[in-house]
Amino acid sequence: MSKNDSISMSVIRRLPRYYRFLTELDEQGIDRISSTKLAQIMSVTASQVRQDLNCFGGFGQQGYGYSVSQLKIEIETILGLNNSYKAIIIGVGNLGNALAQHMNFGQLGFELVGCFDISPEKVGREIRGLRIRHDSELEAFCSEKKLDAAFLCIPKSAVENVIDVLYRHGIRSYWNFSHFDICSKYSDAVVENVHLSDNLMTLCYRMNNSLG
Amino acid sequence: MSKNDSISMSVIRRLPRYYRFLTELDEQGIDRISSTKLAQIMSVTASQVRQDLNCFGGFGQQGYGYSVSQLKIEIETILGLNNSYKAIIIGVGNLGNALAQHMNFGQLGFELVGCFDISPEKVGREIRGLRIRHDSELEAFCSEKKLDAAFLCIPKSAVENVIDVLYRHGIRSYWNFSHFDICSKYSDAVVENVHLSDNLMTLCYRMNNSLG
DNA sequence: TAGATTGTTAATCGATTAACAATC
DNA sequence: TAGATTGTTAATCGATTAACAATC
Repeated sequence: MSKNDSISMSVIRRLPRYYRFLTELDEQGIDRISSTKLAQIMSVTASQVRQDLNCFGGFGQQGYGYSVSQLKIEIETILGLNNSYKAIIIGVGNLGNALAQHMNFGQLGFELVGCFDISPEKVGREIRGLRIRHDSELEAFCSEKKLDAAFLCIPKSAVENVIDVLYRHGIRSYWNFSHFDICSKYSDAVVENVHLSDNLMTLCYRMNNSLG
Repeated sequence: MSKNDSISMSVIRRLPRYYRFLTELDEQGIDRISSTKLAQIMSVTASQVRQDLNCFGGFGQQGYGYSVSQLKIEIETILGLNNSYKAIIIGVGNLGNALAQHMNFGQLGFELVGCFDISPEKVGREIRGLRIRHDSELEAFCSEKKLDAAFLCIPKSAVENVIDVLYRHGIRSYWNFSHFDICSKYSDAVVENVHLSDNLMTLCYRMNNSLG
């Protein structure tokens, strides 16, 4: 039973943020940092920093603090950013295209190996050096490559048919920008939802209720 | 002291999800629903549904449940989706462009009234019926229109200068896609961060640590 | 050694769930 | 009226914070 059994999602979702701040400190040439100082920069408590890090191991040294470069690498390893999970984008409309162009998949544990769309105008065009394939090629592509994840940038109504194919080919991990509830259908799927309209509604609520 | 004083962020962030499911039920022509049934559909507990809704008022009726259409409207009002907060997009690269094309701002409490970019190729082009303006016009535009919010789709390094201008012109609400920490600089700003790379890292972590 | 700072346990706080009396 | 289901209080659970002994 290793130490990182059953880390809470609260902790997990904070890891990328630690990673970002440590990367920054590292780039600034800073060697060591205390939990107090790091907490200050990140606007959290020192207790939380120490508790969070200790879920994964004792990376610090009493009386000294943490080595920035070392801690950065530790978190990189914990997150698994050294992986190259084979991923495809389904739907290269505005959003799918933006992700393809914008994200540094290589630094985030992924490798983009395919793009799919149903629009005949898009099929055949290139994006990030990948030829856009028609959805009808999806099944064959899945059989050929051993894919790990799919990034879904299609409307909700189109998701079910697509994930049925993907799931059948063993894909269990999804980055989902639609409102289709993947987990309800496939309970063992690993799903990260990005609900942009939910975010905007939340902003709207908070604007209404912020004093001033 | 109204009932909706100091609702926790946990509750607030769940509101858009209620809204989505209620909209769906409403479109299916379903009139009434019990907390138990709604909870089932949404994969949460009935207790949570009742607790959440009761933060804002007693919308249900004992022995009957909730009126779908009425509850939907209540949440719409709570979220403030009837607003038309004037918003601008800063940066119409792939991401900013995707948001401009993709989001139904009108249904989310906002009205898109301007788009800005520094790239001379982009300036002058149209997007959603709006002429893309150069960043140098930003100051004048802010003075002229009474803006409420800004959607930041520019690199981290460009954010500080831009928000300094926006903040000076009274804009306090930001939808932030960069890693610039707005709240650290302007503590009274209302900020919704969308950190796509953080989401992907989290997915990566969960893939590493999911059994199978 | 003395000072600093961790790792870790204990205390607190907040959020979720359970239970049930009120009531439609 | 009897059955259903809410609104709400109380119990539980989990996450955050505080405290401090261990130790570099």
